[in-house]
Amino acid sequence: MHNIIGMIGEMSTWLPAIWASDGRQLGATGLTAAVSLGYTVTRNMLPITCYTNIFGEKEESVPTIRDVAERAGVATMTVSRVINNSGYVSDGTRAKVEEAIDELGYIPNMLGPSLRFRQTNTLALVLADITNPFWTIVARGVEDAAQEKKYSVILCNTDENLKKQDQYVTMLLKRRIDGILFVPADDRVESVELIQQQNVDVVVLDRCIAGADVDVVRGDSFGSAYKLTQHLIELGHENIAILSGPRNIFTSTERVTGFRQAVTEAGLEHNFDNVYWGSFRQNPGDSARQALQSSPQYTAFIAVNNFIAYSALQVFAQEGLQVPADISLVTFDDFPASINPKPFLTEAVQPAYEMGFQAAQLLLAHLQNEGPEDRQEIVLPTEILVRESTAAPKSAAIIKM
Amino acid sequence: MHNIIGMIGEMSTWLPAIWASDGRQLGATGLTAAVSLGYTVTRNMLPITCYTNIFGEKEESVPTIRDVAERAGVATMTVSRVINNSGYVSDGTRAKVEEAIDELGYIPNMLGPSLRFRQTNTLALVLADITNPFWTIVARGVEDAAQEKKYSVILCNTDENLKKQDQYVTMLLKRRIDGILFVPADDRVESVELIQQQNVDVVVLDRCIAGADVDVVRGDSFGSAYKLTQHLIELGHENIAILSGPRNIFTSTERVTGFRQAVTEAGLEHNFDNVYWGSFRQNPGDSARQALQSSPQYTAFIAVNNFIAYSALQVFAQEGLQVPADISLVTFDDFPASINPKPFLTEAVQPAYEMGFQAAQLLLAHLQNEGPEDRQEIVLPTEILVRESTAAPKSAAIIKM
DNA sequence: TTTTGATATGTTATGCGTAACATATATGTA
DNA sequence: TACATATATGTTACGCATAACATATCAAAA
Repeated sequence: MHNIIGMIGEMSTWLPAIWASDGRQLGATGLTAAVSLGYTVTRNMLPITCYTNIFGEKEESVPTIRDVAERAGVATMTVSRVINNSGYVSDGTRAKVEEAIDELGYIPNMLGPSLRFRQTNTLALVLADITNPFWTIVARGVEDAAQEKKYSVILCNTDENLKKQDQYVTMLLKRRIDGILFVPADDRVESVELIQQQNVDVVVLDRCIAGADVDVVRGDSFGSAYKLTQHLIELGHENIAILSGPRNIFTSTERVTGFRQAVTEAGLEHNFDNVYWGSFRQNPGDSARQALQSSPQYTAFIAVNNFIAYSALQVFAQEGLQVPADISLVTFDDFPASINPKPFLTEAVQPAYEMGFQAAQLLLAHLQNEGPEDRQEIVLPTEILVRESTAAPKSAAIIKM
Repeated sequence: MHNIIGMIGEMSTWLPAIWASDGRQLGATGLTAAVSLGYTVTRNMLPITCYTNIFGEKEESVPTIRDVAERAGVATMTVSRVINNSGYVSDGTRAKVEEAIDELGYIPNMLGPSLRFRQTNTLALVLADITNPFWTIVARGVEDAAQEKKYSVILCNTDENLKKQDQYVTMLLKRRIDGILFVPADDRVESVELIQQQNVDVVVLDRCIAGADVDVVRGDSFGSAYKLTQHLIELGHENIAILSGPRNIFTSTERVTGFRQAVTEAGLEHNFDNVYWGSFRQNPGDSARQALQSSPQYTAFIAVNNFIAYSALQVFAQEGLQVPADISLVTFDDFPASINPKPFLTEAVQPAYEMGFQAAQLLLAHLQNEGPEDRQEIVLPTEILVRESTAAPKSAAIIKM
């Protein structure tokens, strides 16, 4: 007995509304966000089928340890012993209890002990942009480390938005999660301190917060920017610009510092202020377009993250500029091979998986009072991969002032 | 007072171990996973700095509603009323309570009510591969819908691994999450039934499970495969193969069915069994390589997901085959513009964000007893985007048998 | 003046699993 | 035989916020 569910909507709207046969609308939302993600979707040309069945009735409640105990004819404590393999239980009793558990399909409720013993076995990973594969890989590292210790991970995506970040942190504290892996959306100490005030352990990932007394696991941003710049200088570039991210995010500023150090040491101080601040995600191509108008023209660019690099590539293509023939481009954390089978950009690679894994391990060590007593700032090594996006400048002599 | 922390390890190992000054090792794991993600990382050439500070002492416990009540000189119930804006509270009392809350930095503990009222305000999204941007976008849709209703989302990544999936589901049930958005790793009914037996609401995403009485939100896999095939046929292709995923995953089989329907309708039945089953993620290029050896040679391929398509591209490049000059290639759900600024592949786009958003909305509606009473199978429309990876076959007349 | 309803605050019981303690039997040792 | 130890099971209290109920005051209506 299938009721057909139809579809409405015009080609110009993002997604047609879907409504059930009783006329109730099931929703047609998420428009703006979806469009901003680059999708344009129109009506399907084939008939869309949506059918419905009747719900099965159900009002049974979930069995508790008391139900199991009653059925097995023992005390709840005995059931608890069977479940946790703790204390003494005779074989006969164990069998009875296990049978009762199977029959009832009993699954213990963690909330009881969580409330009682103030431990939820839950971590949170608060990060800025799950859309970026770099963070996805970090998340995988966190997840794996957590699972080893039977912790689970709540993932929170702040969109580099402070308000969203604070909302999430508060939510997490209300849930009494045991620890937070935190990629702060800016360099304020307040957010970290809020967490610490609630006696919740934090490890900051990828970024530093000046003045915060907190563990940090991050990549060597300074060093990798320094080395990337050095690579460009060695190729003969003398007019280099760095397309950076926000001014208040550590990785942005640290990479700028590495760039400046390298140009200064090489006697190319006139590059010191060739810094274009921008966003990691919103219209990251804007600064590339702006930088192209500078005179004398830059022959090489350092893009401070992958999104900025890809936007810059797009801008260069629009302007008819070839990479690396006309312009060299380097970046940080290019997309992984599964997404990007022909790696082209010369890049600095941070150990993303390891960053997540180590940070989670450090956090878990604290939670189990096993970790180092001292505050840690673990700076993970990076590697420079030279690929096809860098070459000697076309006509160094002419462009040089 | 900084203790230097050193690094060990060889160039060939993935990441050097990191150890603290007391000799304890902080971990050097995650090797295999990281390498499989395409990273190769060596030791940094610059000195790595790891420094440590002394922990601040802290053993204060987190304040409870009782502490607030005591400090404000009222009953806990009054504090509760202030927090939840429920019932009557005089302005003076409210001020006193708010002051106490601020002074203590009180954040309510959700675990109490969660236990008492059997509601955690938490959803779980169990999915197969967070590394794939398609799922990342689905997750964003889920997250946004959940946040609107003040639910949070636990993200679980099964790696298309049944054991991991079952572990996660059990963990979630122990936590008494309110509902699960479920991307099953195969087509068994058992996993879904386990959840339903525990009185937890489920919505299955992207895939169908035959025989399961459950809500489903998915894309129109049949239709999009049908249309992609039709597109290739219209271009003149007569030898087409489909590079599919696992045999026991709905999207794989459904897309094969769409392909078969289209070739049959066009009188090209000899293509009916040009189906190469494989994996969505592990060595997805293998079936492309195998398919290339077939005679007569295929002039067009349908890759059933994005990873398979990109691996196929790699194989074609290795074999010196040009796309679309020598071979046409189409896929499903190419990577979004932020990752892939020059979209090249002709593809069927599923509304990923909307899929997540709608599924979460449906689940939340159930949880609030607002949704449709009937079981829903919502099939979202897809769109075909014709781009540069498809063209007429080079020499149809010669290749044709 | 009495009654009614609105306002304001407090008390009690509840959810679930387990640590801590208590009890009881069986087994082993002095 | 007396006492110590191992084994086996049970009882109680606890954590936290809040629904449900109880109580108390005050203003307005009858």
